[in-house]
Amino acid sequence: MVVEQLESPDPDAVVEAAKTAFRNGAMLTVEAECEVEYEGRTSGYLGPGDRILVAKPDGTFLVHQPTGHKPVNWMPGGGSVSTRVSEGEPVLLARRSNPTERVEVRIHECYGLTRFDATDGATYEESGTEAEMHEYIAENPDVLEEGLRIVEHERETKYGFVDFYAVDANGTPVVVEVKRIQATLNHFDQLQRYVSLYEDGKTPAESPGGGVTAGDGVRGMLVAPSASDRVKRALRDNGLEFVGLSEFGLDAKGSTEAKLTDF
Amino acid sequence: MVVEQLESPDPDAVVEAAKTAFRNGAMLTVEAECEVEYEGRTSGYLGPGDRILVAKPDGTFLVHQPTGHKPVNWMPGGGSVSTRVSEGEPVLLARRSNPTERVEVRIHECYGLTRFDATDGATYEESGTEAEMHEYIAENPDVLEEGLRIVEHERETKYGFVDFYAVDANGTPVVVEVKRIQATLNHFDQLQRYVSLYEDGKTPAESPGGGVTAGDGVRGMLVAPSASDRVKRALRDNGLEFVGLSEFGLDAKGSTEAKLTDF
DNA sequence: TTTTAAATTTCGATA
DNA sequence: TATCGAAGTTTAAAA
Repeated sequence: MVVEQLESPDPDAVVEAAKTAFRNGAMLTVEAECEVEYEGRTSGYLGPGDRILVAKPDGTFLVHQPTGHKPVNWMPGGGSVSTRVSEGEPVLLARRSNPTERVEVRIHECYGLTRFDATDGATYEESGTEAEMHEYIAENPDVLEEGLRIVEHERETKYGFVDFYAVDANGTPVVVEVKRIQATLNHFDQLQRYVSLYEDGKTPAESPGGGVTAGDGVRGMLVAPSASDRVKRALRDNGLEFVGLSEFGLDAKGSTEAKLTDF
Repeated sequence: MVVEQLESPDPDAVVEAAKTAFRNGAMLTVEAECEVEYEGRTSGYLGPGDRILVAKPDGTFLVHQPTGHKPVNWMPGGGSVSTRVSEGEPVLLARRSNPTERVEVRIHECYGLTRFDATDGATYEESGTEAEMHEYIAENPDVLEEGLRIVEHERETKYGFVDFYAVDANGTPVVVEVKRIQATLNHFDQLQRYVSLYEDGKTPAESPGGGVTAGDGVRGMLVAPSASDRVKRALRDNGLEFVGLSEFGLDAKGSTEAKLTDF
């Protein structure tokens, strides 16, 4: 039997079923009216209400309210979930260390419980990621600029990794930062930090602010499908460049399409 | 009846129950062997395996494998979920626009299904957030530095928001960036960006790199519980300062403790 | 609606 | 194990 369902189980039955699920490495789903407390990186409390609780064999624990993508409380995998009856009510406790934290759920009324002996060997295959954008640029540097030549991919520097270190048609070095999504101020920051490392023979300590602009012997290029005006201005003000690149690797991006029948 | 459970429902029963749940604004949970396809910001495919599916009345849709905190596929709230039988199998389709994307789940075998008429009026109360850290600093600026005076909180600048704009005992301006967690290079970037705006009478365009270091008439201070060596070096090299601050607002942080009985 | 930054971010790769 | 950066990030707040 892959699934065992209980309707309105009493506290002892809830704890018993939960223990069976944990012991057998099954997934546990509980529909219940409950109270939740979290103590760890921050602390919080959620008063009584109806939620779905999910416990996975890897220690993952989720508390889902009737709305919202994110669980209102949770515990990432790696920890452990335990259960017991306390003051006549079932309690689920999810714990982990590093960081030390805990989520405790006190169940006032359990409407339903499902134990699920799930088997899943499949892994998610994704297309259209930033890694694929990198591949596309590495193979087609001309889409950024005519005559651009990639010298190094993922070059490590003192302050972090540069996506691409390239040289333009005139032999001028170009530091390239690539983003799959609309560029943000933080992305501008990143490029600025990397560019600051490529001053001619100067260390950041010798060049207050670590700043370098076009003309100092190195160019900085932020590649993304779009950017807000503020980001574009920040780039311009600091002698950096924006290159819009929205379409890339279309073949790869569409490779997993049409595997399921369309509606 | 708050919960209705079906065990091994046939395709028509799955679709019927799902439609009832969507119509009544109930939460739907399905244990099933299924295949998943996503098309939107990227695209992806997940082969057959056992998963838990959750549909919420706000359009949220989640596909959970037996491990991991994050759903392998999902749709945030705001869209809609529909269902129908296709080629003899139940199919769940979650869609939204802006951005346009869709998750389609083809159910090969449904082990269990639960409809849950959930009512939850409670909201999560949290302590120990960065906002509270700001309050604590605003009320106790001396924990950063003796004689420091806060001039403005959340000051908007040309390139973003400065957490605190302050003045030290000597009257020198201090730009303060606050982080609740260990400081990262991106946090250093943020501070560097803000500090670059406070040069004496110079616009960033007039000061290549927008860089400013101690001595230029403005100080930059990154406040966090800790920072990696690389971050500390980046700060030092650029004339910026690190202030360790781990304990803050203990009273507030502990205010929600002990609401549930300890184990 | 767009922008901006936080998040109990999680997750994966790398040193 | 710590660090660093991506993510279909999501969420909330502000303009």
